[in-house]
Formats: sequence, structure tokens, C-alpha cells
Amino acid sequence: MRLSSSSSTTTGFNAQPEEGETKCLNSELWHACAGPLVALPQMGSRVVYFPQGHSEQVTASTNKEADSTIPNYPGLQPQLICQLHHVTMHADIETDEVYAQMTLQPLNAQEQKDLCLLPSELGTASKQPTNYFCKTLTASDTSTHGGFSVPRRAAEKVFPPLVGQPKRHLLTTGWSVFVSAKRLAAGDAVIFIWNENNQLFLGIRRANRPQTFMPSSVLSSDSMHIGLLAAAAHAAATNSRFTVFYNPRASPTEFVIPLAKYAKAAYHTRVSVGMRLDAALSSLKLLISEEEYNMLWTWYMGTITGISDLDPVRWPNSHWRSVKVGWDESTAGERQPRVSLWEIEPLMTFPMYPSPFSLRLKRPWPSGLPSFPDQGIQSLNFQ
Amino acid sequence: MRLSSSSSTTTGFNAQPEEGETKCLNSELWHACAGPLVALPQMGSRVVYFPQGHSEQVTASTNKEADSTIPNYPGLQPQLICQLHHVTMHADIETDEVYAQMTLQPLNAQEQKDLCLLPSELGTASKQPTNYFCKTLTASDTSTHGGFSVPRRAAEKVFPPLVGQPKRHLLTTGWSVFVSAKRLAAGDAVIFIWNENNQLFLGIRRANRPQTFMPSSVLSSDSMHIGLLAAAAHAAATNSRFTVFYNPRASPTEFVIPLAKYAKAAYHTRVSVGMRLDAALSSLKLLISEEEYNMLWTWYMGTITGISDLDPVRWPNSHWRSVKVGWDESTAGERQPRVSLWEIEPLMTFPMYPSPFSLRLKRPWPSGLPSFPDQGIQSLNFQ
DNA sequence: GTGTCGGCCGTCTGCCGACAA
DNA sequence: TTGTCGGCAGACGGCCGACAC
Repeated sequence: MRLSSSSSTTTGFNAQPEEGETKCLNSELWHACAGPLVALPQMGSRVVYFPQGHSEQVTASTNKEADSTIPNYPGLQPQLICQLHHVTMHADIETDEVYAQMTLQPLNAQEQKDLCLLPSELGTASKQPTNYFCKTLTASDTSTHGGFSVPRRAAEKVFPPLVGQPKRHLLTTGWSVFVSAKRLAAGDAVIFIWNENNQLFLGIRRANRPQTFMPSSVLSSDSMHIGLLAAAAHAAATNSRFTVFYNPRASPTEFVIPLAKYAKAAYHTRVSVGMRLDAALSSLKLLISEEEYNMLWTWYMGTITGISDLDPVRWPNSHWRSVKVGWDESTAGERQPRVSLWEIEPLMTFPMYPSPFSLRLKRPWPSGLPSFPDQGIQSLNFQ
Repeated sequence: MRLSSSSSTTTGFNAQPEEGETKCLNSELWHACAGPLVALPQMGSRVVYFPQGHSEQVTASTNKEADSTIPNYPGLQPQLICQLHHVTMHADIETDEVYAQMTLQPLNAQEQKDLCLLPSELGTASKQPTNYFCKTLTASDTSTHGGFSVPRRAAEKVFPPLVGQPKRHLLTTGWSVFVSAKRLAAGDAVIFIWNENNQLFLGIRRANRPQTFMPSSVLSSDSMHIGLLAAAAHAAATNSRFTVFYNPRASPTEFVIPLAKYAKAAYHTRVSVGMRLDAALSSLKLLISEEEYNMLWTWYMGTITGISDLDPVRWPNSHWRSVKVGWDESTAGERQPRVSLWEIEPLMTFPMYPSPFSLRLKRPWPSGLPSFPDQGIQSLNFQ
């Protein structure tokens, strides 16, 4: 039996176009598309917001560095402790890439004095749904000549069992419409996932990044960088709320960190120059079971070569990427020479003796980047 | 003879993809696509920049109003006299819509005192090229079933004369590729124009606006509005340069006005409440010969009902849309109830007696909006 | 003069089976 | 198991002529 429609039925993918606004996604769908490595702080918790990191995301999104003439904001701290009022999950209406919108409110002086950490504020691990699969598209999958070949493991996990003469899992009718509508190409990945209402949805993680760049014909990149800083400074000065977007695909690093995670790293992690990087990203521990992600990650090792401000003029005393690292391997060029404290975590291994599990550090996605389509499959036909 | 390719030749439209950056357009091409109503201030001249108007463009582009919590910028004047250092003309890489990038530098106090107007600063009329034509696409033009029917007047004006048995001007081979590549639909308009290098280019003015909305997943609209103000305020405080984008399709009104035009209106135009609007847009005088644009314009009449600040709290003493107008006709709902002084110009007609030419005011484009493709036709085949 | 459609032919899409990695 | 391709039938693209408004 094949996963294909009979000639008498029209079926496949139902477009659910949104009008001018992006859809607010179910958490499971969002996390399935974002991948197991992306965690969001919990709504209502306290977080630390880094304008520098936010600026880096804008740079990555617009592909334009901020000008050096951007004014200093003396009143703006390099890290703002905020109450996280809202976290909503969205998918870009154009690119289908997942992103999150957060409403932050800087704490006032009294609230900052009364800080006491709650265990829940360490950040919850993103609950990855189980009834889904992800496949990187092959040339045949996106060719007009054929359909979509469903890996057998995935098909047995997600689709009803085949009956009759089970030969192969193939999606035929309807697939090419989806491919052309979403402009998918070989190398892009698709995610099949059932939501709680028994609807099958499709997510996308695009391979090629450049498409993401925002058309810069609205606001100059300088104004955007200034606006980000001014909005944060204004909110901090008046203890009012402000809104940021977090795009896990565009941003090299998260810039809204759970308070407890930050505090733990800032006050309990001891690093010094010359120290071997025998630490592991805590979030990576979740990763081992995710076979499909293994290839996206590598174990890196290095030595701390310095601890200093990334931008001593505009952002003195910032913890953002304050740890300089000399990487061991030859591919160091493509890795950040600086990391933040909370990206590493001490492990009790033998110092000076590198362990194969010593440092596992996120590096830029080599090929597959996440995305989400506003399309759902209402039904699949079996014959 | 038809404008179609012989079967032995491959021709049509050559894509000229740009990498990550929009192309800087030839002035004639840009103005042909923007239309005769769009004028740009001259490079090197002095202009008046209106943050309010800029904010309106951002609102129109993002479809998001600025939040009321946006801070006041007490040091920022509602109108900034600036030196216009650069004007570059571009076409959006995604939508092909024309826009302009301007580099402005606020004058310092001394320069503002020494103001003397140059005649050249009144703003030059946009020089419309003549060897071009514009046609709104019909259903047949965009259908996959047929080609593009060239109006005869246009064909004789732009294309070489037909020989043999001239039956009809039809573009066939290559046309549908262009239509699908640019996602054109009936109602969109295309512009055929020869540049000075004897290359045929195609411009686009899209009919449907909504596509233009920027994906808002990079920066919150509040931050954008704040950024615009902060950038202008910073530039004004330090007499440094800043950059703005002017999108004639998105913006309801120009927000960078030639200094002389502004000064003339501000100091020589006398308006009072109850006055009949017997004034005409000066730029509209160019329009009469442009038959194709006639349908886009209407003659409106009304009465000045008030002269006051549009936003007395944040922008006191601003000339931006300070004239309130009560329109005569029933379609008043779709028209701005406020105009700026330099949008009208006194005419010596009989006061109180409406004249058919009394008020010609720009109103929002009803259907066709301009755009430009990064594609040029290198050659057309004739048989 | 120009928008639209019927007709006709060539190309491409898309479903299936087969085969190899 | 699954990526790719040959084969084939049907759909669609696309060029021309005709006709109506």
C-alpha cells in the first residue's frame, strides 16, 4: 500500500492563509519546528535581557552591522533583569520560520533587591512531542518527477499501519503543490506532527539562510539598532513593558536568559585564563536521544584565553560573551571566539586531560534551519 | 507580424539577481516606475524632514500603529532642516517596489540662521522619460493560456515598426516566465522602458498592497518608531548624518520636503478657518498630459474647518497636517481629513464660487502601485 | 484596436514499477 | 530500506486564429 490518493479523491494539503498577522502556534508544534535545542523562558518568570545579544540578532536578520556612531546609552545596563509577562510562539508569514514574541518589564530597584530565585525559573526543558518526525528533503523529494518518500521508521511512528501488500511509504498527490507553495528545495527539512486535535501539521526548517534577510526598505539598520536600545532604555527608566522578538534561527545566541540560569553561571561558575574548557552545555544533555540532530552538533574543546568585555566602550562590565576561547581544532574559524558564562557548565572530569565529552558547544547550523508553514494536512488518503 | 520569438531562438527576459542588496537604479527607470507624481529632493539641497511623516510611513509599512507609550522626545523638533547629502534610488529585492534612500544631516544653529534659499532648492520636477509605456495587465495578459497584448500606441512608441503583414502586437515566448517569476496578476501594471544603453527594462507597479507588509519578526513596531525618533534626535543633537527610506507606495505623504517649497508654503500661504479650498497641488500640473494617470486623480473640494496640531501633546507647533479639511463629497471617508500647507497652493479664482479646477489633491492610490523588477529584456525577437 | 476563447500540439507533471546503493 | 530513474498517460502550457465588443 502506498500513501497516495485514489484518483477519485482530491486531498492533500489545506492552506490556512493568515491575514496580515502571524499565527500563534501551539507549543508542541513550535518546539517541534524549533528543534530540541531551543528553549524558551517560562511565562511569568524572571529573565535577564541582553541588549547586546538583541543587537546581534538584528545584525544577523538584516545582515547589516550597527554603525559605530550609534549613541551610547549610559543609563542602560548591559543586562536587565525583567519580568517576562508574555511569551507567544509564532511562525513568520513569509518564511514560515518559527520565532517567539516576548513582553518584558524591567524590575524596579526594590524588586531587584528582593530577588529570591524560584526553582521553576531555571527554565524548563522544551517538551519535545513524540508523535512527529523530521526528514531532510532529497532531490527526488522535491523533484517534479516524483513524490515524497517517507522513511519507514517515521511512517510507522506517525502514520496508521499499512494494510494489504505493504511495499512502500510514498506521498504523491498533493505533495508537489506543497513543495511549490512553500518553495522547498532539496536540503530543506520537513516535520510531520499530529497536534492534540488529531490534525496533521507540516513544519519546515529551511536549509538556506539568505532568504531570511529582511527587505531593508522600511527602516535603516542604524535606526533599528538605536530603536532596540532606546526601547529598552525607556522601559528600564520607566519600569514599563517592552516587546522583543526572538528568532532562534537568526540569532547566534539566546539573549533572554532565565534569571536562575544566569545567576548560577555568574555567581557559581569559576573560570580563569588558561583553564581547559571541560564543560558541557546543559541543554545538550537532552540531545543524545535525538539521533537526527547528532550531525548538527560537534564536540569542541579549547582553552580560555581571556575574560574581558566584548565592547568595553559601550558595554563595560557585561557578561555577554565575556569568555574568550581558543579552540583546539582547525575549524575554529567558523566558531565564535567568545562565549557567555551560562553557555558552559563545569564538569568533574580529569583536568588537563581532554575527554571526548568535554565540551559540547552549539555552533551555527550547518544546513537545516527551522521553519513553519501555515498549512495543515487534514487528511491523508490510503489505498 | 507578431512580437514573438521564432522557435529556433531562446529569448525573453534575463534575470539579473542581486546578492543580498538592492540595486541602485538609473533615475529615469526609477521615475518611470514611481510615476510622474513622485518627486525627490535634489542631492545637495536643503530639505525639511518630518519625523511625524516618517512615523506614518513606518505605520503604513508594518501595518502597526505606534504605541502610545512611546516616549516624548522633547529635544526633537517636529521639523528638522537638513542638508540632503545623498539620494539613491532602489527597488526592493522582494517586491520590486521602488524606494529611495536619503542621507540627511541636520543643520546646526549657525547654518539655520544663515539660511538663504536657492532657486534650485524648490525641487525639480521629476523628469519623466518619454520612450516608455505602462499598461495595466488584463486577465488574458496574466493567464497561462496566452501572451501579452501590447497596445498599439505603446508598441509604435517603444518598439521597432512592424513589417510584412502587421496584424497584431503580441509578446509570447518568455512572457509567462516573467509573469510567474514576478508573481504578477491581473490589475498589476508593467512599464516598458529603454534606458540610455538601448536596453529594454521592465518595471512593475503592483495592484495589491498587502504583500508589502514587512514580516514583523525582527523588531517590534514600537522599537521601530522609537528608533526612528531616537535616530533623528541623536543626529539633531550631534549634527551628524542619519539615513531614512522613502517608499512612495507605502507612505501616504512625502515626509522630506524641499526647503524652499516648505518655506514658501509656511510663510506665504495664508489659510483661515472657513476658507474654501480653492487651491491646487502644484505638482499636479504636470499631470494633465499623462492620460494614463488621469483616472487615478480626482478633483476634490472642501472647506478648511480648522488649523491645529495633529498631535498637540507630542508634536506641538508642527506644520505636519495642520490644516483640517471638511470635504464636500460623500467619499470623504477615504480621504485624509488633514493636509499640510505645502500640499495646497493658492489660485486666483473666484472665492466662494467653486471652480472645476479648484482643488486637485492627491489621494491614496486606488489600484495600481509602483514596483520594479531586477530584470531586463536584452532582446526581443520579431518575426 | 484589443480582450477573450477554441483548437491544437508539444512539453511537463505525476504515478507506478524497477533497480541499485 | 530508500534514492533515483524509465516509462507512460493525462494535464497543462503556449502559439495561432477567430470573433466580439
